[in-house]
Amino acid sequence: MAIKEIKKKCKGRPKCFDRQEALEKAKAMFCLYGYQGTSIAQLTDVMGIKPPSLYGEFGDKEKLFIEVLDYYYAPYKEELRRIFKETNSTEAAFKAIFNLAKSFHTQGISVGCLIVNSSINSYDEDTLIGAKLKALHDENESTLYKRLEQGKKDGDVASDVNIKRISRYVSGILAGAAIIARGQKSTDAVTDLLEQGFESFQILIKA
Amino acid sequence: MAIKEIKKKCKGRPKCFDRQEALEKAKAMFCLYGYQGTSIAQLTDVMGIKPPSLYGEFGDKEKLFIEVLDYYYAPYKEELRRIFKETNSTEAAFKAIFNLAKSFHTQGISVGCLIVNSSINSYDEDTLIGAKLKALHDENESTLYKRLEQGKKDGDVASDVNIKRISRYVSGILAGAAIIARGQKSTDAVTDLLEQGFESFQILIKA
DNA sequence: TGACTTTATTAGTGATTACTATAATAATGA
DNA sequence: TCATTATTATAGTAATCACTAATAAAGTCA
Repeated sequence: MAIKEIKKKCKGRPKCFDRQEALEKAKAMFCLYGYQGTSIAQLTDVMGIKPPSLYGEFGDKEKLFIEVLDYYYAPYKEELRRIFKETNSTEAAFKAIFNLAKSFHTQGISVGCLIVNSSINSYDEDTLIGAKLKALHDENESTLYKRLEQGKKDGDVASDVNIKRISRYVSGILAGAAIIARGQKSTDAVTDLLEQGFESFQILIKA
Repeated sequence: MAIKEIKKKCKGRPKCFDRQEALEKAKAMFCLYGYQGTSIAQLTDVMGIKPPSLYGEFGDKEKLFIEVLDYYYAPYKEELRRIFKETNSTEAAFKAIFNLAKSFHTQGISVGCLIVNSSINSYDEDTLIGAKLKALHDENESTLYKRLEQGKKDGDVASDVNIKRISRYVSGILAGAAIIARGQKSTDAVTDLLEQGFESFQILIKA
């Protein structure tokens, strides 16, 4: 609020669009059609702004996409934090995580996961987008790993369990769920994968 | 040979390119850059033919891609057949399948799986490509299912196991492995996922 | 009011897209 | 040799791509 009032004091013509709303629209388009598959014309149409406004605000298509990636990941990250705070066992935490991944399919039209989708096309780490995607993936896997580490301390993950391997395993299943959600329209296929995944997770952390 | 000699008897200027070699080149390009990311100009360059030859032989870009998808899937399908013939237990068969999926990463440059990659972008079943992708996915999952069905008859899969669920589970892990292979350059990440996947598979078919 | 600053709009840029009309080329068959 | 047929290469098409120069509009401040 205070920021908005400061912004109002600025000179020059005021903006006709809301930055976050614009990001939200862009996110929806990129989720549906991907980075390559979404044109600037489509974006400006949906965002309700003209190309010069888009370029003035976000730089170029690539920079906009990177902003959208962060904007997309933020709520998921927040949800992970909430899960870790509100659960009191490794099993319960990961049950919630596997459950959260069901949303890859059930959020209206099935778009899977923007980060997984994008990693198919922009897999080159040398590009800005590729580096960002790798960073987000690594952050996610690292979050899983740390929770498993905590589980070892707490004693609900067996001491001889290879938690690096388990975190990669969970990360892989979540990615698979995103793919299935996107490619196959069946809710059951995603649910089966995730529930079976959690079931084996339960076994694996006890061995 | 006989066909080639019949072809030689045809009137008109003979072709300057080999159809299968052209498909091989096209496959490599689509694997690297995807359907949208590969232009006709790139294709004709690599295939060593001019646009009119490409269109004359394959129809258009979409039809070429669908041919490439079949061409891509064929050896994998053949390999599955070989695995089923040369193994004498469900466990051994799926061990070989999980092992086969390691090739998503190790085939020189890491391209993952063309079918998985494509299902991200052409996920609409109403399109020719979307329908083909769904058909290939379904065929693959069905193949896994049938082998598990056989396992129940043979007795090395417990009778109360939900084999539909297991086939979806395996299918999802394989898709995840393809994603990780494509997105992350680490061989270990793919290996860990697949070996942990097989390990839990062993447990699941016995319960 | 009028200078200043910022954003919006109009109308484009050259490059690239998938695809093709035309015509030259190279084989066969009479 | 000459018509026929199939494939080739040349040289394009209109449409779309990401992006922008020039200008109009809308605010603040003196």
